[in-house]
Amino acid sequence: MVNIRDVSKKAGVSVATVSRVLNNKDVKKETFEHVMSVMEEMKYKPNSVARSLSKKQTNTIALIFPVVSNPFFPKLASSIENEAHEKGYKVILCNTDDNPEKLRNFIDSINDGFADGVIFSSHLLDEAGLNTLKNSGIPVVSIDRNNFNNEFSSISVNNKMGGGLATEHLIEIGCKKIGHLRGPEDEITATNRYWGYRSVLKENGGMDPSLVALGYYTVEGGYQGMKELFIRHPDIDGVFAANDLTAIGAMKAAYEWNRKIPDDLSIVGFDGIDMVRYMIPSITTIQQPINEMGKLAVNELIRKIEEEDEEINNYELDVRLIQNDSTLR
Amino acid sequence: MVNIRDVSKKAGVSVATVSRVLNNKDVKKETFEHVMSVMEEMKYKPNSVARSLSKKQTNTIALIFPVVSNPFFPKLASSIENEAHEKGYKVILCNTDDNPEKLRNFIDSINDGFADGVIFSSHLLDEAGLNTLKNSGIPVVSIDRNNFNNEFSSISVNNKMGGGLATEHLIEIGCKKIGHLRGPEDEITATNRYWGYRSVLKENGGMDPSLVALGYYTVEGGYQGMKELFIRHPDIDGVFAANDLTAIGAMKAAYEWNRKIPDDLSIVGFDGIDMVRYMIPSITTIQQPINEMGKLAVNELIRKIEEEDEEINNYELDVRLIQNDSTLR
DNA sequence: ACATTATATGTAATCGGTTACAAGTATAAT
DNA sequence: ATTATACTTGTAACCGATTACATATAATGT
Repeated sequence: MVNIRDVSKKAGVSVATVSRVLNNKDVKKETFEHVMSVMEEMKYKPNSVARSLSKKQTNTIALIFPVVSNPFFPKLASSIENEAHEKGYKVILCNTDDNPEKLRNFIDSINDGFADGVIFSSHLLDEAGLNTLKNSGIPVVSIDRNNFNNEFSSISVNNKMGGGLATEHLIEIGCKKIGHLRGPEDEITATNRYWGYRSVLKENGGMDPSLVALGYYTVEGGYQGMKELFIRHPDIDGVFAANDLTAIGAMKAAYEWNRKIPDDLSIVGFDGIDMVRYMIPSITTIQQPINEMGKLAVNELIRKIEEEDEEINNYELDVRLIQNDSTLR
Repeated sequence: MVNIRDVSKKAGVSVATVSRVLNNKDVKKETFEHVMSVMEEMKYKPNSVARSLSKKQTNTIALIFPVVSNPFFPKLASSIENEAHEKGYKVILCNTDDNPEKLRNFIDSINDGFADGVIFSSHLLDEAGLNTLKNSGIPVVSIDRNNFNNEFSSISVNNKMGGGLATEHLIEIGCKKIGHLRGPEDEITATNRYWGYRSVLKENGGMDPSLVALGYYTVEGGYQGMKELFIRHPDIDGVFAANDLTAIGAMKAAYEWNRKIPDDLSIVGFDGIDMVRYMIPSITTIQQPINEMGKLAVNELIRKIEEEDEEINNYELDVRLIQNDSTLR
């Protein structure tokens, strides 16, 4: 592979000048063009590793994400990767599904200098992991997950509002007994969605803890949780599932129990993954602005990297209800 | 950040010795332990960029993938990332959905030295892109996509066999008129799946070109294609969809046309994405061994990188039929 | 014409590691 | 005791860029 010295020799200038051409610094126009043509001719590509070493910047973002279990995450990852590429950054992936040890490994190596910053979302990240990240000294943005101690910038959505929207919608279309399939108890997003549901039902005098079952943010969990709700409340006629996968599980349960959707049971999910449109009937959902979230995360991170800005910002984006057939009465 | 010289000073040895400790070369046991403890104490982490520069190895794989449109790809990406991590490699993502220019950009920068090898699957990669890859001189493995000229190692599945299995299954359960929703005409996987279908139907005397419609590997395509088939053949009672998304689209069409699945219309998909289990009824599919494919791709690539082995291997894995409710007669 | 300033380029140190080679020390062999 | 051999360690060049500083040249002012 041809390097900067080869170019400098052939062009009859110093390596510094070649470097200046590469970085658009002050060089005489003729020199610039001459060096450029030599680079062209020799098919020279500056080595990005060497560049990173001297600049102490890799233009790389590490993305710590649960990637497969829920299609929401690949979509978010994709929007992050797109925006990063747009801004000249590469993205290194660490998908953490169910593998805390792998995650620990990755986190431990994060301040090797290979990444300029981190975007993370894994709920697998425990206190120790968070501390390692914090102490690494590299900029971090958390996404889809609040951080109580305000240690990182964060991008999240108004989960409580979403839970409220979903529940209000179910009330509006005439549901009398509305259940909730909540996400994991240790996830703040799940808790907020639950609080949105809860506060709306309280206002309307219909809150009852037995109307809430765990759906664990999974299809299987939603299926099991919905069956529990059917047993506890045979007359349940609406359910707010904490995410779309859970809603799909609830649909499967409803089908087994011979409840017609939306007439016997209306369902609202959360996230806005493609799948909700493919189900029959299609599922009403609370849509998260995935693209905006990804862009915001990347730009906030890059701001921190390039401006060496320690300021912590917490963005909370709004969600909106997408009505589909599962609540069409 | 503490570097190797800081450690060498504090430990009272040369940087070479510290480096030897890092690389498990010959050092006296006591020295080894002493240096190790100093590194521990100073919380020293070797800088991976510097390391990459001198070793001329980044331990990084570039992954060129369509990542979001079809859940099959995130899953495959995930299995690749897992195996790579297992082997001490990082994965840089380039998702190409509908963005040929981005892809070109990425390809052009691939021999900057930031990646040791490439795994790619995008059908967006045109002749020019393939050439750039080929000329880059870095090891490449193609996945889920044959390469006629045998320029890269490849991992694929026996698509023709899959198409055959699907079609035979439909015949076995008693379908009399079996259609096919094929993938894009320029994709070799789609063509092979079609040939599997075609050869089985020919053997059974039931092949008729009008039984084939384009499904484009998408939900919408499957939906439109299925409607075409209903119009052309009102008595169609079985369909092999070239992938699971297409099968889902076909299901939606069947629902609109009031055909009961599986009794009026039996459906078989291809890929084995989670979604097929969530649909009601669940969809019979030809499952690809995603994990094996990912592992194989990574290991083949690493072999090429580390052994500087130019040998080209083409692996073709078997698929298997997973029977679900959409063909349960 | 000469001093001053701006512009363009080169020299060499640097980023943080690895490693070929040299040199020193300990152990075995004669 | 002396030489050969194995084992450890250090010195310094190197990977391929960037950049502070020095220097040379051109442009401007008086």
